[in-house]
Amino acid sequence: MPRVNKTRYALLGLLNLKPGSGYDIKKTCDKSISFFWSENYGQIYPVLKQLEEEGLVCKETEYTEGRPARNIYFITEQGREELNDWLMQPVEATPLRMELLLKLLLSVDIPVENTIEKLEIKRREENSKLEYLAEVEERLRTGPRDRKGLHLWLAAISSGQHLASASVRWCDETIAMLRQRQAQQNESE
Amino acid sequence: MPRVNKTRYALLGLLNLKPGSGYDIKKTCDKSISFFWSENYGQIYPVLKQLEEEGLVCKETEYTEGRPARNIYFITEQGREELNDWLMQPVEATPLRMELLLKLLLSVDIPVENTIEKLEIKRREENSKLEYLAEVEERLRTGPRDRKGLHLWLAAISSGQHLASASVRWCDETIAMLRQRQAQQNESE
DNA sequence: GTATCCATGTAACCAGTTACATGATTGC
DNA sequence: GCAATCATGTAACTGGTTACATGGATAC
Repeated sequence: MPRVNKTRYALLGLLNLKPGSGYDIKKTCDKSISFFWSENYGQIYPVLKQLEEEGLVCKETEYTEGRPARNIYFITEQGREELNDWLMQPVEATPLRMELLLKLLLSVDIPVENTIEKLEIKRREENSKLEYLAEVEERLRTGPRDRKGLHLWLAAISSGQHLASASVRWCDETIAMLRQRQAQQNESE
Repeated sequence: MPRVNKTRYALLGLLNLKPGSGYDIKKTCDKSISFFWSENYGQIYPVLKQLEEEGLVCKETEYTEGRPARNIYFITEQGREELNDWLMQPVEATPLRMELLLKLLLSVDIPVENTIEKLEIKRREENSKLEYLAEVEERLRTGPRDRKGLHLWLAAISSGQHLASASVRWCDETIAMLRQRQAQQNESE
């Protein structure tokens, strides 16, 4: 079975939550769901066009003076059907590729300091992610109370928090382990 | 900057740990590092060939009677240099795409049971991963004591364990949350 | 007999990334 | 003046996946 084009469904799904332009979608990806999903313009605009041709979304051009025209996309009934079909299907297994772990494992001949630095960078990144997640959570909790699907947003954020915290803990442990080995090696010299 | 071909370095790095055939590399990927890295034949054989042409690895064909011939690859000095250059470089940021979280977030019009089922599958998968990690760990700990880089293997495994445990905890919490909402909705009917 | 393991490869495809192009408006 | 934001797109590229092809050996 060929792999399905996830971008199609991501766009369809985001438009189902709220109509908007390609630019809006990109913003949502970057600002609210970047901790688990990303899209880029090179994919967004062509796919939007394709979805329109297939009748899964429709377009309305909005003109506001002193601004570039915006193409606002709305999901159609047909689009909603295809989206829900996909949503009901089991999650496809996707091959994992964690470059940090690969590098760590292969670093038998690399100075420990270099490896430790990578772990410290990772640690900082995951901490930034936690801050960012706290912001998104705050924005959601103080926003419109009755927002449909709020609990789903919070569940997704919680996943990010669990994973990022686990990463930070692992970084700490691993850095400590490497430093200890380093100290022991200096001793035995 | 164009993205670098990670497969090149993964193969180079695995051959640096131990010479072997394309088949061997695939086995190592599937049996020992599948929790954070994967490769497939469609990429392994062509890249191996390319690495050989570039002089980063060299080949020796092994004939054993009653068996297909094996092409054993060895990393060269030049290959080791290129590998270490890459290893010293910072980890490249790669865009995240977690289909489960995307589906979860977009499932505003999907029956809760369906979502819960996905979470239960995820939970089972992560538990299997934990079992698998325990096996790999056991295999390593009871293997040759002085194995170079053993601590790096254990660190990588530990990462997998931290992340998988965090996932399981999140699944439990999220399933509980969804069930509770379901109960409340039934009540108010 | 039949499934699994051993072993190597090629061809077709495409999803996703990067780089490029354009240009107005707003805030510092 | 300069950077950032708003806004839409195209072209080139390629890494990675899937499917296909082949065939002997071994274990049940």
